[in-house]
Amino acid sequence: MAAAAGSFPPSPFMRLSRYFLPILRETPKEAEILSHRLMLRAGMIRQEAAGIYAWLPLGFRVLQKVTQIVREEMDRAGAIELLMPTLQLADLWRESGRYDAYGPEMLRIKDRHERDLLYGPTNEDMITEIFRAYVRSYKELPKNLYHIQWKFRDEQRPRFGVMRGREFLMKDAYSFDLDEAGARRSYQRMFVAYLRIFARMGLKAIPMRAETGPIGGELSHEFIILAETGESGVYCNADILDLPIPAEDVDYDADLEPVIKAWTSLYAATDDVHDQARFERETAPEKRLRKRGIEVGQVFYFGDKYSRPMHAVVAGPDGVERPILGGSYGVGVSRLVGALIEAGHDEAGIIWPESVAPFLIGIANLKVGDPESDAASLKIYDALKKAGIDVLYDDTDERPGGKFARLDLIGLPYQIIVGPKGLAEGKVEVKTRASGARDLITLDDAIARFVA
RNA sequence: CGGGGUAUAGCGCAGCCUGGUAGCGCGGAAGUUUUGGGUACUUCAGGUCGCAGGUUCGAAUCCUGCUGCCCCGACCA
Repeated sequence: MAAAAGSFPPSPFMRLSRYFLPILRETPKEAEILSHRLMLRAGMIRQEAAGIYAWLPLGFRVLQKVTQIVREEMDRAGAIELLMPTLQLADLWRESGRYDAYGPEMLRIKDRHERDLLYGPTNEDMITEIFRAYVRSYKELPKNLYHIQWKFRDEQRPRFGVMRGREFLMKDAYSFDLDEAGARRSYQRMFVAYLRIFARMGLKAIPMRAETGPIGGELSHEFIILAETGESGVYCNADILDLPIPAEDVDYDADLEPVIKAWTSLYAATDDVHDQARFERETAPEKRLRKRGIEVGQVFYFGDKYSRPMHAVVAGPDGVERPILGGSYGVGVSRLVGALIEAGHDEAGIIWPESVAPFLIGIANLKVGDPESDAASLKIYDALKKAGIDVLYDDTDERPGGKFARLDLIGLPYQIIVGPKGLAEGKVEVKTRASGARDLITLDDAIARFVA
């Protein structure tokens, strides 16, 4: 083939004929919620047990893109990535007092030596253990350590596909500070990082006042995206949807208070903490939004809840040892994939934002085997690949209708449709999935549109 | 964990009431045809009917137990 002779032979696995994309034409009956149906139909996931999924290639690509955005923004905010194990020793949880407190949601396991283990539902205890082993002085603070790891919570009733699975991928970060002022700054850094994370995925995530637990205070927010199929009712001021997102070069060492203030002074709450009187007092009638939302992240300050029982202490400037003050910050990475679909779809299927799309562009060769169509498709494919763009080339010997339906279903942001009809005029069709707009343009223009 | 369903081919389903050689559509393979929004036709492959007992000459079908999965509720990222 012409392509194989070039300097940039197409990666064989990006050609649909050699890819693994098990599309379902009919909707599996077990799937109720839309994102779950679409993920199954688009061949993104396969259920292996209740609330446990295998991520098939297409789904895995999205999961990785989401993961990478989370990672980049965490790093930008000064957090440091590590990786803790999925299995934890029960003794660690006995030390923090959580082993008996956690209940049947925690999956408990015994190893061959009859030692009690558990599949971690979260990692506060372990990170505290790690931290206390090495850090003794206030000079090493503040620190923020995070990892992106699979968790397990043995939900009584898993549902909604990856939106509420038992096994799920989560980013959890943990901050360590000497005093409350520092802890607040750590909290604010994460708050800002979260604004950027969700915005980069094309989502409008609203930080909402959340239950703070036994510690109290105002340092707890859930980040909620609005979707008709959301699990909880939310109330907020419409203006919050138009607030500016901090830029990429935001200075995380500067005072972030003004940003936090802008985002938290407008009313926003989930129904479990909603105060109708206050809502009406603080929000003009035409600004009152009552919607449904999906929680995709939470930031939480918990003070010395773990450091005190686990003796995670550092010496301050005065030489006195004191428990560090901590916070934890979670993002439901696998859940986000479902949430993104809830927020972006139409009758034909998924509509991915460019930043997380499994491929940016799908090329549909409508007449595989026709020399002109093949050559034109490969020319575009090679040019885009060479520019570093993720492209899926549909080189299957299938009818055009099937190809269109499949590309619409899997939701790639752009489709380049190549066939004899257009090529007769030297043109191909570029379709934008979100708007449905189609432009008949020349090959070179099509390439130029994506290659800077 | 309470309540309700359901389990038959990869997916969606019929058959069960009234026991007697396991079917349909989609998908898959081969072919003819077709070719710009899921083309039509022909042929083929594919199931120890969730598992274990029981009743019966004979069980997908009737009975008992178990398990998986789904939905509603409570719970939750």
